[in-house]
Amino acid sequence: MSSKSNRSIDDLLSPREHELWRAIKKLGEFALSAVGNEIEAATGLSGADFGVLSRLEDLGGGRLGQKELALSLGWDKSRLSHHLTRMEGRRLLRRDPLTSGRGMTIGILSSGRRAIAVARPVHAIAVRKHILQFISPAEGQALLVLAGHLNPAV
Amino acid sequence: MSSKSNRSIDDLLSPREHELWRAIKKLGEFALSAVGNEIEAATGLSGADFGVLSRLEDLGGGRLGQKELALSLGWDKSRLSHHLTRMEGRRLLRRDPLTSGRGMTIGILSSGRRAIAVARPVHAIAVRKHILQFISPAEGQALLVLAGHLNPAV
DNA sequence: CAAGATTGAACCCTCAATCTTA
DNA sequence: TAAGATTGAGGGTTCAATCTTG
Repeated sequence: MSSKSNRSIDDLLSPREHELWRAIKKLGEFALSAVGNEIEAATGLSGADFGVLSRLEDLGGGRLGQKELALSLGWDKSRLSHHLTRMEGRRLLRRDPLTSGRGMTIGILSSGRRAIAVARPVHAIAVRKHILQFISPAEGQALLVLAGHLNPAV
Repeated sequence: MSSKSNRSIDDLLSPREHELWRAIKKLGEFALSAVGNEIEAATGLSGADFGVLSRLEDLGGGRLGQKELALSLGWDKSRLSHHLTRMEGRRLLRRDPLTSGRGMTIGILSSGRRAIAVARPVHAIAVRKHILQFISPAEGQALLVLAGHLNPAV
């Protein structure tokens, strides 16, 4: 055992591993908030609000079951319920009980339509500006493969 | 203009761009929480607690100025102050006023030493298991370059 | 009972205002 | 005044407990 180290050498990350881990944390923390902040400044929608409203439009044409919404966002039911309560209070959407069976259906309202229409191009431009412009096609492919390996369940 | 699209085609992300953006969000959100959850389950420390304590040890041998700590974490002073208050309450560290000049100095306490000692190998193993094992050397290099482009200021 | 959803408490983060001391 | 830090309010997230309906 080398006297240069005061730690168990097998347990810890190498400098290279540590550097990579920090790069990934930076990507996750900074890039996400940069895009979210641009959307919020332009429209008052948070990044999470944007995710909710865009799924309502893209997956359901403006209306979606709450369970499906939760699944497509990867959110747990409690988080979604709290978030919908806040968005409902801002008149971005409404909840209605499902006529047949249990459950709720979520419908986008006109102010939600307006907000998401403004937010979409802001979102696209911000994602390109903060992230995509730095990724080559090969690097993008690597990222897709990497993401595919993460958490089989989500 | 094509009749197939009901949106302004220049404003929105292509399917490929959208896929990439979702992969990056997944990487940022899932990978971080997976590692944090393992540390928390094993030691009671959150990922943020781990960052604070490991910097105290690695950068200051157990004691660091609050300003330096904030800088090295990339946190704003308010967030750090709130977090230190909680960690101080759990006897993981203590605050002392700087003898000369303004400011505070943060010192790790014995229970903080014990917790971080347990957490380090858990952290290293979790990072490898959830992330690093899926990244080839070339992909890692691409990630480092990408992270280097993000936010010149941090 | 089980699926779907809600609630409340505890914790975390951000912002703006404030406090303290050089 | 300015640097360093604290505080309180408000929104966001998680967990466990609960409600409601088939």
